[in-house]
Amino acid sequence: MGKGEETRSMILDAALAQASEAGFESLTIGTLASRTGLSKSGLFAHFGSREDLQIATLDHAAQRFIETVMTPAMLAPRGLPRVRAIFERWLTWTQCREIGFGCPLHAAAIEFDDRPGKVREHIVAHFERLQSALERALTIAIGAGDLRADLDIQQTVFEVLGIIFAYYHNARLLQRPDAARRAEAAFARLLSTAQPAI
Amino acid sequence: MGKGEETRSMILDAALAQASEAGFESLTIGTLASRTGLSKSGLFAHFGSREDLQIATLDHAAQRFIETVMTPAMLAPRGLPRVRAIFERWLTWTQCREIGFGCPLHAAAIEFDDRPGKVREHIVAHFERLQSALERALTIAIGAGDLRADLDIQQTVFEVLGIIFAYYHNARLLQRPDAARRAEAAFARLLSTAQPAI
DNA sequence: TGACAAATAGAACGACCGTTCGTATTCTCG
DNA sequence: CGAGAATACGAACGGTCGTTCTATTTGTCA
Repeated sequence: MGKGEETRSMILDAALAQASEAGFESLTIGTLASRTGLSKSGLFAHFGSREDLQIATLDHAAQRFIETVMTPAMLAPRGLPRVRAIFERWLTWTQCREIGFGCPLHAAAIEFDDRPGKVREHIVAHFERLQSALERALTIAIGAGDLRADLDIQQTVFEVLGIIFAYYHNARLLQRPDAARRAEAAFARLLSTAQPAI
Repeated sequence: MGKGEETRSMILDAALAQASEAGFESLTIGTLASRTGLSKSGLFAHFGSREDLQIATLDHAAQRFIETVMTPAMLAPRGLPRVRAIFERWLTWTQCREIGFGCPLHAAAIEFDDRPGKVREHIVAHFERLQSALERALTIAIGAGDLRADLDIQQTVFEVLGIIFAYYHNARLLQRPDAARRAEAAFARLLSTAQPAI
């Protein structure tokens, strides 16, 4: 890896931390330059524009998500265990970095949900990829007989997302210590109506 | 109502529209001045600072929410109908303004969830007020025999919030036309496990 | 090692930011 | 109507924004 790529990677780590702390809107050239110790123009040269920096940071976050959540979850046995693994890791993946950070992808989704452009497209692509990965895991679980054959997969994905978002809301904004327990209970209830009748 | 209050109210309407469109971070003195046709300094005089403007806009949104969602829902009969009314109105309350606007309170919650300050405190206060109103409606529904006596009220509120957030995500970011139907189905499933055994 | 490319720094730009101040206009009410 | 207060304007402030140049340093490789 040449010097350039190394620096770029270091910048993206700092950018991801910044975006996780205070949102993508706070990701300015100036603050990121002082955070990395580079000059504004030196940093700028690695990206053609602020928008490209935002996109690169977004993709960096998405890749980090895949590494932290999806790839390890795929090591869990096929079927329900894998679905559970995705949920568990998804809930707590932000804690793999410093404490108190939020999910940068969730923050970006709301910041850009009505601002058309390349950034928005990358966010949409990430969530569609993510949701279809969860759909596949659910399909496998149905095939394995762990879940009801007539389960509405997309509906289940919708509800899992809701549990995750409610968890972020209660844990970060409202600082409720029982947020994780509530999320687990909601997920358990979701599975209880998704499992085959005995 | 004096001239001052009238102008201030007009400014807050425009500010709420702006915040709903592009987030509270986009709520700058300059853009709001040109949006209202006032001069920057003329607008600024109505609020002591940008932070006070943000807080006033936030409170304006919260009051609008109460008028649009909670107050009409209280006209529904006590018990399950009232709970349903809150949910239905909450889902679609943003459509009372121009099409495509998001929930400004949800956007604010994520923008400020890790930025301590007065703005954050106002957001927290709104959601706690809101969630406890939903808790009261659920308690009444239990008392009326519409819901199970041993229902975990706070858990139910947690899950309702999740459905709302998932709806916003699917409707606004992913532009899925079935978002409302998914939300209805999730709510129906929630109620089905909350109703008393026959 | 020396030449050439890659990477970084520094200064400057026009634009916009929140904010202040002095002045002019407009409303309110005796 | 006319005095005084309330309201709005215009210009300017220091600061930061993204971006563009030109140097200068640094790394790479024949």
